[in-house]
Amino acid sequence: MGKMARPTIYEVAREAGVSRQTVSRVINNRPDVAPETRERILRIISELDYRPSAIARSLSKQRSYNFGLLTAGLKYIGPSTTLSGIAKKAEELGYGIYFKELPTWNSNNIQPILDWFLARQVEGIIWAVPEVGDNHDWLRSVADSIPVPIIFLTTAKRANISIVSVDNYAGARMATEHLLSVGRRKIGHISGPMDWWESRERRQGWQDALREAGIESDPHMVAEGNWSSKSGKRAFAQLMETFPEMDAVFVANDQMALSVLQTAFESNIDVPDQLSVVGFDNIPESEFFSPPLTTVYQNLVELGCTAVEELVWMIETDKAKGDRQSVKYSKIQPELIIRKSTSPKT
Amino acid sequence: MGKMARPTIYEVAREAGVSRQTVSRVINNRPDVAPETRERILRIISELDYRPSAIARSLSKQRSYNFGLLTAGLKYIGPSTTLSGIAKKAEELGYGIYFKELPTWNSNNIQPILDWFLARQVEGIIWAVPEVGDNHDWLRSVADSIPVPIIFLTTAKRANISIVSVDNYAGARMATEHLLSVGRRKIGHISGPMDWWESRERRQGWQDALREAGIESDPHMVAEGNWSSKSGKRAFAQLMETFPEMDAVFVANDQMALSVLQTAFESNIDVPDQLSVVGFDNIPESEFFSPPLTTVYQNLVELGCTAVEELVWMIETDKAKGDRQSVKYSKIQPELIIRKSTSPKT
DNA sequence: GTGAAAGCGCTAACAT
DNA sequence: ATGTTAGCGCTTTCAC
Repeated sequence: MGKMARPTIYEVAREAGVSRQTVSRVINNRPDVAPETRERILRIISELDYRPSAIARSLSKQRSYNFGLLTAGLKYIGPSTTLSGIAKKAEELGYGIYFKELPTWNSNNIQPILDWFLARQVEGIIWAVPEVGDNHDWLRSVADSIPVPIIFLTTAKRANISIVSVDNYAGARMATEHLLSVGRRKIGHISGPMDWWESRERRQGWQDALREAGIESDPHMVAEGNWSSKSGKRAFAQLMETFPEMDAVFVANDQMALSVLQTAFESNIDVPDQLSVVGFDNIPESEFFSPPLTTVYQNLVELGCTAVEELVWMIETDKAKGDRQSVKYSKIQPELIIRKSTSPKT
Repeated sequence: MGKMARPTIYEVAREAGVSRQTVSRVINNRPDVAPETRERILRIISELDYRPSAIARSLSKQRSYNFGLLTAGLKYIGPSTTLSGIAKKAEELGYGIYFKELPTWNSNNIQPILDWFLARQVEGIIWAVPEVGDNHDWLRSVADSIPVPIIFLTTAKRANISIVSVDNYAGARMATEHLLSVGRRKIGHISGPMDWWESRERRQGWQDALREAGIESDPHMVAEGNWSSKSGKRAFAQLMETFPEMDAVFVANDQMALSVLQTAFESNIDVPDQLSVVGFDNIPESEFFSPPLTTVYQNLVELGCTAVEELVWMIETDKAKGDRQSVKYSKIQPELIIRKSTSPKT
């Protein structure tokens, strides 16, 4: 097809023999246009294949109806599931998304990204990068110079910062309490990397659940992995050395739990009788592990949806009240899925 | 922080005692500005925390440096890995991404999405939705009325349409030929849903590889799954009924292959000796299945990168040559990863 | 109900 | 080396 310059509101007006404002009224569904005029203009619009320029409109209205989204680790299923929720809710609420991915979790070169979004006049920002190491430290110095609302996902609570996270602590407690409830007492833990906030939360949940049951946890009951199946194998081997009497283990994600099941099988350790196992995430395959894995499900689509809802709420609120910076904080509750990898102690 | 109106080029100019044009020259790094003037303006820019409006610039330059990206099925690891490649390359090439997700594979309500992107003056579109059923049929009627370059991912070849896909056919042949090369002759196939183009390509690759080895394939040697582990279990059960002499199976993805390994184990079928298994995708867990899974790796990050490269090439070419619609077609070659689930026939 | 004028923040083209 | 003018495509305000 030929690509002559796309028609503007002016072409439509000329063709219809009216002024541009009249066309503007039609495309904005304003009431004060004569029915026949509107009719005619609409016909011409479709004939000309005219599409109002969102850019010109943004400039003129000083409103972009876009927000910026920064993710990281899209190769993992968690971030992308979250993304799916974000996309869905943004669509519903009529916002567009400028999308960027951080090449590494731990990037401290934040300013260019912020500037990029802000130059494009986004009305808010979703920072969907999990807190790892000190990768959120820039917040302290920069946060309140950002002229639009910003919401962080999967981040430790901070004053005056809007955050949405899954309640990892509660999830870990549920997992551990379930193990306790089936009579297990020697409960080990394979954690994620300890520079991850989520890992620390999960370990704390495990530890507190034990303590409330009158069991003191101890470093030799924990081994650290890095989320990968490979690291899970290593961590489990270590745990069998340092904590041989273990009769259950709470593993911080399903991929590492898979290795535990695998290794247990190879070592003739019976799961769930000799060793009960709980994972975290509920990846689709976990139902087909052998045995099917008891695990903690985190609704990441909901996490994404909530993030957008709250961001949009902040945007609207700020627009309405003028100057105020509104803040939101919420947690998504996870859910325990009981399958065959846990059983009562006999 | 107070959110007074963000400064414009005009404020900077006034503050610096120059015209807006001079400021414009500075922010665009034009040479013809006196060093001290530039110096002063830069200082004021940073003092005022001034950020040029990309919207105003787009309007004025008639260039947005953005493209539209439509995905589907982000909950699966494939699409999101592709996305990661797209984000990376777009960043490199200086383009922004407007992001949308289709709620279902099979959506025929395409026009609003196209319109949405085009209204925002995107300079190109990436249609990263796999071809399922007739969900690409709209192409025939609409394609050449789209005023910007558009590239399709994972789509059957069509005249005059730009496409990037993984070579599923070649991948399936590699898998099957590997099975043949280790002496297997009774090679079954668990396919994906047959309304998926990728499924058909993979089945065809299997079939042709067999035929070239002098083996005629037959419907009772195939069972259809829907990519999920659950469906894989069902399909495998069916295959054991209809094709009991089977000594190998090529499974169209790893998740279904997991079920095959699982079921084989429960049924005391030895993998790889009695039954060799090849999957497709190389999901991270596949290395930890029992036994570790031989599979076909598709480099989806590369798929995404290539898509962006070619789109940008089309954009630049069209801009340069004026009217012409340039077209690109390419395939990403997959790679066979040999692990323990396949072995020579004894 | 419709139109004229001004302006959103920036750049291109032409002065000086 | 710097300024002036006009214009990108639309909306807002105020007339008529």
